This record gives sequence, C-alpha cells and structure tokens, in this order.
Amino acid sequence: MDTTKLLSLLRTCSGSGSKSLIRAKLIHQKIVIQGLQSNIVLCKSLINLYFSCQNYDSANLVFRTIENPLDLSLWNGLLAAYTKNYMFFEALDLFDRLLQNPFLKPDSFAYPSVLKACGGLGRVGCGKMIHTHLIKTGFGLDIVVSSSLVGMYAKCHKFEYAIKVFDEMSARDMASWNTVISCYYQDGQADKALELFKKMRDSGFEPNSVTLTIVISSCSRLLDLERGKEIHKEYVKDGFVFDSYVSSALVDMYGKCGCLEMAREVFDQTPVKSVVAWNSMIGAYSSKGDSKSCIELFRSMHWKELNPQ
DNA sequence: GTAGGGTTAG
Repeated sequence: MDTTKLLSLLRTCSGSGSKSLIRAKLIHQKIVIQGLQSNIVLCKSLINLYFSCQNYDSANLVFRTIENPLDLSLWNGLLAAYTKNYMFFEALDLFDRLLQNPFLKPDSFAYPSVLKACGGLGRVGCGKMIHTHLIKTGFGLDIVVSSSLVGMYAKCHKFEYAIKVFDEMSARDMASWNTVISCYYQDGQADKALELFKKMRDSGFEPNSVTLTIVISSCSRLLDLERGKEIHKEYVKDGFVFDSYVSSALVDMYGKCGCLEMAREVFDQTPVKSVVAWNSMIGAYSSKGDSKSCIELFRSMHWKELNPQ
C-alpha cells in the first residue's frame, strides 16, 4: 500500500467513536510496517485523526516517533490541536521543546496557539515575555498574532494592555474587532463594547455571528431592550436558521429584559437548541415566578435527550 | 488538498 492510498484512507476515516479509533490504529500499524513513520504528510493526518478520536497519547506517540521533525507545520498543527482541545499545558510544553530545537524557530503560525494557551492558563508573565519577543522579531505585525495578544491580555484580565495592543495595530480584521469588543464585555464594560461595535461598523465591517453574540449579550447586561431589538431586526434575518450562539444570546436578552413572548418566539424558532438556550429560557420563566413553565421545559429538555448541566 | 486568533447562561 502506497502513501497516496494510506492518505486517502486516513481522510475518509474522520469522526470520533470507537470504530474510527480502531481504523486509525490499523492504518497506523500499516504506516509503521511500511517504514513510513517519518512521512510528514501521513503523520499530520494521523495525528489529526487521533485527536478527533480523543486519543491524545497515540497522537503524541506519532509525533515522538518521527526521526527528524524539522517541518514547522507539523509542530504548529500539533500546537493548534492542543489549544483547540484546551490542553494548554501540553501546548506550552511543546512550545518549549520547539524553542530548544537548534534547527527550528517559531513562526507567525506558532504564536497564536501559544498565546491562547497563556491566556487559558492565565499566565500573563509568559504572555508578556512572548510579547517582548514579538516586538523584537517583527512577528507582532501579523494581524492574527497581534489579535491573539489582545485576546491573551483580556483573558488574563489585563484589559489596559489588551486595548493598548489593539490601538497600536496597523491593520484590523473582523476577528480583531470581535476580540476587542469581547474584551470590553469581559471587563464588565458592556456600554463600551457597544461603542466599539459602532466604531467597527464605521470602519466598514459588517458584524458576523460572533460579533452579534457579544453585542446582544451586552444589551442583555445593560437591560437595553430597544437596542437589542434593533440589532435583532437589522442583522438577524427573519426565518433565518439561527446560529446557536446568537439565538441563545437573544433568548437570554429578551428573558432578562422581561420580554417573555419574544424570548419564547426565538427559542421556538431555533432548530438546534443548545443547553445555554434551554437554560436561558428556563431562567426567564423562573425570573417571572412561572414555575409551571419551568418544570414543563425541564421535562421536554430531558425528552429531547439533552443533558442539563 | 498545509499550520494560526474572536462567541452565549449560571
């Protein structure tokens, strides 16, 4: 069996569950038998497959078995896989090993994952060191890297630093704006978040579902029903199949503002209801003292085989 | 056919 065949096998094998894990191990075995355990493309695909099966030890083993892992994208892919799965210690550990490798240097694709790990662990000291390094190397000019810096400082509750980095960015994209709007929201400054939302639109950006989630939540926190309604009308199209984050935020906003009818309307229109949507709707009835509806919803939540948290 | 950042409640 050649590399192309193995690669297409790996690609059809996506998904989780025990079945695909067994298949992953079989393909892994074939790769080793053919002596292809240092083939970068195959290893990257196999590592991703093991991650989708949540078998992190095997993914790690694949990486460690590669004789000369001198391909940066392999490291960056593993770093991203770790942070995507909230394995922040593992990500920082891998980054350390990358720094120790005499033949490799981290590039602009490595830093976003590492900064996310720093933020996730609240390691602001580590984040600051990386910040200094980014200024020296020039990688901080990269829009994704600098947005990650903003996010890292915000996660570490260093909001002044976060805003400073954002203000100094020479170019911004949608995600940078979302990061800074979310930063104000996290800092308890929902009014500032809405202010930045306006600035974002004035700069020529149309909000996406991430933006809408944060600004609707900001309206909720400010109990600003009128503003929330406006945003709902203007940006969330009628009969549109809602994004589950946006619809949960809307249910919460209407519920908090005491507008039960609208909360229920959005809730009923949401095809795939998240746990947050259920909790927000139940919370809305609860705040009105309507325990009958609370219990009714709680029962149908179980009926839908959704586990309450 | 390569690898990166941003989202909701309690």
